Amino acid sequence: MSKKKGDKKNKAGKAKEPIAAAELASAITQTARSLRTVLSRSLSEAGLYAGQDGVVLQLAEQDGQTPGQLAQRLGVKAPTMTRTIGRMEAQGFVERRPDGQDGRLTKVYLTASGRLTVEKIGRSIEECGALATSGFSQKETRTLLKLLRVMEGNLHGVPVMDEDEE
Amino acid sequence: MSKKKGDKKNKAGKAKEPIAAAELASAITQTARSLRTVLSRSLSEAGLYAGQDGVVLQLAEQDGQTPGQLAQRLGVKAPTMTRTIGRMEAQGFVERRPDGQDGRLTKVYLTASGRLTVEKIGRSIEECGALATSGFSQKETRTLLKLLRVMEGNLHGVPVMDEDEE
DNA sequence: TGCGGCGTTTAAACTGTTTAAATATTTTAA
DNA sequence: TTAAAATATTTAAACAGTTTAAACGCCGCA
Repeated sequence: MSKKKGDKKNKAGKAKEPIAAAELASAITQTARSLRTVLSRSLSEAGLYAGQDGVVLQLAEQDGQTPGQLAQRLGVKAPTMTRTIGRMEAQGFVERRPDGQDGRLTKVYLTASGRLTVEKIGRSIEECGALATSGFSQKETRTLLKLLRVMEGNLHGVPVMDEDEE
Repeated sequence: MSKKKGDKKNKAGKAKEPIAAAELASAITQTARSLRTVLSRSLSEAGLYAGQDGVVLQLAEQDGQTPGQLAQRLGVKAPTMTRTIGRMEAQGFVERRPDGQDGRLTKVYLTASGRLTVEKIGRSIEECGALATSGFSQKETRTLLKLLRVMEGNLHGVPVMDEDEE
C-alpha cells in the first residue's frame, strides 16, 4: 500500500470532497481481482475455471435452470452461457436435458460430479472469504456486505437501456 | 435483488456463524463486475478496453515504466502486458522507447493522446464512483474504502510462491 | 395454417490470460 | 577478455470469456 493515502493536495478550488470516488472504484477492482486470483487457485483444483463456479453455485441453489436464466442471473449474455455450459458439459459437471413442456427450452442439471464439485468449491470459497476478512469483526464484515450490496444496487440500475430484473 | 437475504435455514448442526464468508466473496465479485460493466461504457467512449485503463492510470502516476513493472503493478504476467501495450501503442495511447542505460529495457510512455485519455477516463471513473456510492455518507464511503484495502492486503499476501511487492 | 415472438445455438471477431521458448543484453566469473 | 549466468522483452501456442448478429426450432395466437 505505498500508493497515496486518501487526501491529496486538491490544489484546485473545490476542496469539498477529500474522498475520491475514483479511489474506491480502483480499490474495489483491485480487491476483486485479488480475490479472483486467490479463488481461482482453489477452483482450478476442482477443475473449474473462473466464471464456471457461478454456474454450479447457481445450479446448486436451483437445479434445472435454463441457459437464459443462468445468463441473466450471472450477468452475462446468453451466447456466453451457452459456451460455458457446453464446456462444463464436456467436463462432466453439468448436463443438458430438454424441457418436457416447452420444446424451446433446455434445462441444465448438475451431475453427480458437479454436485461433488459444489461441495468442494463451497468450502474453498468459504476459506477464501475467511482469509479475505481476516481481522474483521463480525460487524465490519456485515457492514462491508451491506455496503457492497447497496453499491451493487446502485450500479445495477444504471439507466442505459434494458435492465430487466427477474 | 430477489436472491436470498442473508441467513438461510442452516439445517446442519453448526449454527454458529450466520454471516457466510462465501456471501461476501460472491458480493464483491458481483459488485466488481457491475462496476466494470458500467465503467467499460465510459471507457469505450475514450477508446479504451477494460484492462487498458490501468495502464494509462499507472503511467499517469509515473511515466516511462517498463512492461515488467507495469505487469507487476497491475497484477498480470509480462506477456499479457506486452500484448496490451502493443495494442495500446497501435491505438496511439502509449509509445515504447528503449532505455538509454540498459539495452534490455523498454520503457513505455504516454503519448499526447494518451494523456488526454487519462483526463477523460479520470473523470469517468470519478463519475462512476460517485454513482456507485449514491446514498453513501462520507463515513460509509470511507469505511468501505478502508475495509476494501484491508481485504486487499489480506489477499495479496497469500503464501503461495513469489509475492514481491515493489 | 401461417406468422410473429421467444429461447437456444452458431458464427465471427476481440480481448485477456498463461506457460514455454526464443532473443537480446547486461553482469559476473574465470 | 572471453564464456557463462542472469535479466527483460517478445513471440508462439493454447484456452477462456465476452459480445453482436444471424440462424434454427418451437410455442401461441389469429
